[in-house]
Amino acid sequence: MTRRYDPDRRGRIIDAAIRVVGRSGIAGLSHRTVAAEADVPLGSTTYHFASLDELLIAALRQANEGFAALIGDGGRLAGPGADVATTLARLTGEWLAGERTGVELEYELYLAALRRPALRPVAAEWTDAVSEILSAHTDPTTARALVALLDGICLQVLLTGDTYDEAYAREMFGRVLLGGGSGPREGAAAPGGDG
Amino acid sequence: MTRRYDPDRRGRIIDAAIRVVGRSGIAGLSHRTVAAEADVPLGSTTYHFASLDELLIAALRQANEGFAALIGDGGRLAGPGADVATTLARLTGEWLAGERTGVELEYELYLAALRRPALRPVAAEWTDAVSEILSAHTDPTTARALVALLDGICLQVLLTGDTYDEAYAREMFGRVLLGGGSGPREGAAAPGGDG
DNA sequence: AGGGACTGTGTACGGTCGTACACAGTGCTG
DNA sequence: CAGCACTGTGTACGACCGTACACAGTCCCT
Repeated sequence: MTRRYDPDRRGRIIDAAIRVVGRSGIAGLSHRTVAAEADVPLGSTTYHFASLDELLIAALRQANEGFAALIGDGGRLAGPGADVATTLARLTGEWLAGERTGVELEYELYLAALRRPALRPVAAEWTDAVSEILSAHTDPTTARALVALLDGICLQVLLTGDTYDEAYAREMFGRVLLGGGSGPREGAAAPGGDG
Repeated sequence: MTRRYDPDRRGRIIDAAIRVVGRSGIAGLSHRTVAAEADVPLGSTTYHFASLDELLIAALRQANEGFAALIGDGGRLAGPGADVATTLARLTGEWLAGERTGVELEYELYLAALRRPALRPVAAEWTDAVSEILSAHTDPTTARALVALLDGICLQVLLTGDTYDEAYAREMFGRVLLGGGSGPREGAAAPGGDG
């Protein structure tokens, strides 16, 4: 068939994989489903990606850019004096209100990483990326806690089906931030102590 | 086969399912694997549980009792004046340090609920149960945030493989608690705002 | 321009899955 | 004690999966 020399082929397979996972979950991802979605032959997926894990890693890594781009975009969180809690709560709301598949995909990644060590670095990338952006506005430890709280809040929304409560999120982000530094510094929470 | 009248059969299948999920993940759960683990015939699992979801719900519900029992046990969190943050951080550490499979199972099923709506009520039960216990020591909204933060911290530990930092957890729990009431009351965070 | 090496494709295979269903074994009822 | 209704079991079926592999089409080198 006259389908050779398709430099975007690999990227299109990744996009298809993201759509498949977004629609059917990781459990629904197979060489066949992604091949059908991308409209490429079955052999093409196995050719470009030696294993499903490899494809999954590529797909999730690409999906990871979603929220990081959102909160990093144009420095919408910028300004040390800006109300980080308010902005973060609003951006989270936008993220949740936007393409639901993006958010679900993100946490689907978490689920998969629990069992597939190969995926953990990718999951860590997401945490690190968001933490780093937030670190511009508070100390790194507080940033990490914000990410943890953000994850927990998003999970609660996704699992209960409740609507996202922006005021609640803002309040809780604010509490975590109040205990931390208002600008980037280190060791505010004395991590590393045995407790 | 003289295997009739086995009243524990159902419970033993659930236990086997928990072991299977703990060992191989939800992806490794099938009628056959759980039947083999429980040493019962294949038909027995389909007889006691019409679908895998049903079995999964039963397993998740049973696994749910783990942490709730831990923090509710003997009122170890008791005393409104007690340092809730310290105790919660310690209990979380105990939970994470104990049977790792228990924690992994908890979040595996938790995250599985993202894709299986049938599991969501059970996941909500977990959140509600822990929230309610914590509500004895702070207002309900703060309790919910504590659960969210707890979930996020546990996920970070499980996903990064880092050791649990009890001092960090105590610090962040404390920040969330500081903004809330020291005893049970309502509306501290004004949930239900414009959201 | 022609041949060789390589990229890309279609098919076929072994294995596992969920499920359905016919059948065997037991306890209750009269 | 006999028959019946029901619980529990084993097997068989169709579908889907990952993977391997033989084959076709295209580019590069001489």
